Amino acid sequence: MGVTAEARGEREAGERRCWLVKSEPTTFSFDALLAADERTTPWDGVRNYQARNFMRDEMRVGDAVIFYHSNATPPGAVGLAEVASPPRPDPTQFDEGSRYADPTSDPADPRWFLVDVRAVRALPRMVTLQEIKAHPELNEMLVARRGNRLSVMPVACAHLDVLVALAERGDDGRDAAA
DNA sequence: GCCAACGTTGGC
DNA sequence: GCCAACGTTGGC
Repeated sequence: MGVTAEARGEREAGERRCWLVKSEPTTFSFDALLAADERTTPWDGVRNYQARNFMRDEMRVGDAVIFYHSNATPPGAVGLAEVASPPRPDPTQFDEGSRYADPTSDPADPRWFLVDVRAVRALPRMVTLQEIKAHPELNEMLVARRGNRLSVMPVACAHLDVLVALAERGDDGRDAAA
């Protein structure tokens, strides 16, 4: 027996993992994802090693994703999505015309990776950053931490669940479905 | 528009 | 390996 999968940093079979991705709505909104072909888009252009590592090494097809609008008024979580593909090299790194081109990346050993992200459903209402910060549980979320600039980050699935439940209540605390 | 926080780059 | 300079992110 010996070392567990967890101790090796691997995932138990069936283990649920959750994530948060950020996008500026003026660049690519959740509505744009809902309108996209197959409600899916390659999450390209990520040029941060930590965020890349999450996509390349840890995300799995079917993982739940919170879609967050950054640089918005107000910023906040607006939708649910899922990881829709295994990781693959981000083609924009080799596209000279792309703002994401990276001439130092070797096609035989690509530096940047992406996964496809598919929209699942919009939240019944936005859960704002302000609300996340004010919530006794959600304020532990990385996205609420000062100075955090990761565009792809892990989220405790318990936090995702709380956030969704919050969205399903009105911002007045009432059941939005009632 | 401002500015704090942070990652990257490059000189040494 | 250190660290100052610089560019970017993102809340406000």
